[in-house]
Amino acid sequence: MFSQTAEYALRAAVWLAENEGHPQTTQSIAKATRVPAAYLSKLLQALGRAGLVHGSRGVGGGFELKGAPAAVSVLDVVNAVDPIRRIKTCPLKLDAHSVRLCLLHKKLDDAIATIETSFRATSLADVVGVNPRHRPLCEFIEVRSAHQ
Amino acid sequence: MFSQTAEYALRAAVWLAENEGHPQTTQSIAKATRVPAAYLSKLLQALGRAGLVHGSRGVGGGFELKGAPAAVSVLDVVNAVDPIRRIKTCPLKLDAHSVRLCLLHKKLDDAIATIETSFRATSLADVVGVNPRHRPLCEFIEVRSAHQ
DNA sequence: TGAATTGTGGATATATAGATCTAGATATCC
DNA sequence: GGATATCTAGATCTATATATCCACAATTCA
Repeated sequence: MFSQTAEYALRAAVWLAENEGHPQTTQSIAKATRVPAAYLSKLLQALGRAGLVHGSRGVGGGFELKGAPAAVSVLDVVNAVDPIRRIKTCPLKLDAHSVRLCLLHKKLDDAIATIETSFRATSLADVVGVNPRHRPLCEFIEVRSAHQ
Repeated sequence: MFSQTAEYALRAAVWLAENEGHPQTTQSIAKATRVPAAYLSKLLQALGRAGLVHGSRGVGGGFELKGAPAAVSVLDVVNAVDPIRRIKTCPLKLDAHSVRLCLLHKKLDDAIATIETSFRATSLADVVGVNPRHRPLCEFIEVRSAHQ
């Protein structure tokens, strides 16, 4: 349903939201989110080009969210790496459906629109949540806490 | 969002619904739905294994819907060729989330569930519709009518 | 029975998504 | 300035989705 790429990008974005104010290296994000590091690197670059994160080099560097977790939506993240495409024109290129989609593609597009709306309304702050038990990637948060 | 495969299978299923009672050959379906014939053949086989259509050989043969268009759902068709997979367990295999998904994956699964519900509630009869202008694949229907 | 039609199933080819590797640029620290 | 850390960008590899091809089985019709 959703691509592996979108899933990876969301995990990374959520991790950055959970660690707001502390730059996270590609390696550390990869470890925490269990995303292949080399691939994650590409995804972070894409998030950077989309203006969602900022990467800084050198010791102490890493990636940070550019905006507050509440200001970054799930849709922003997904669209940065694997855009949700609405059905705007007839996939069969039928002239008769050039103005208005047929019922089939209307239904399909409605479904996509629902997802789009839901993702637009959900921010990273929403999914980070308050209860540690239901926090994304929480196993790692607990491990990290134990070391502090 | 939805795979090319699912789109193709839906077009074929809708075409069969529109031509209920008259077996359609792979070639004719391919032409009407603009799906590559050889690939369509595989999809029709998959629909057959799922019990949605039945193929008969020889002159006058072809594929027919097994049930009434109102009895076949969009979900049936999609699941036959490219199943919608709900998120049931933590994609990161975190023990902490083995019982209950984190908020991120809960949100994603909710979105998938919405699609699943919508597709389950929509039958082929629903998308075939009554107004020829919004009928799927209608260009071909009109051409065919013109020849009759 | 033989020729034509049509689906079936397996092997194979191509395109795209997913993943890796390497050289280089920029930053920090000493 | 040198050593180390980190991101950047392009090339390349691999896995999966999409698409094709072919031999054969089943059916119809003459």
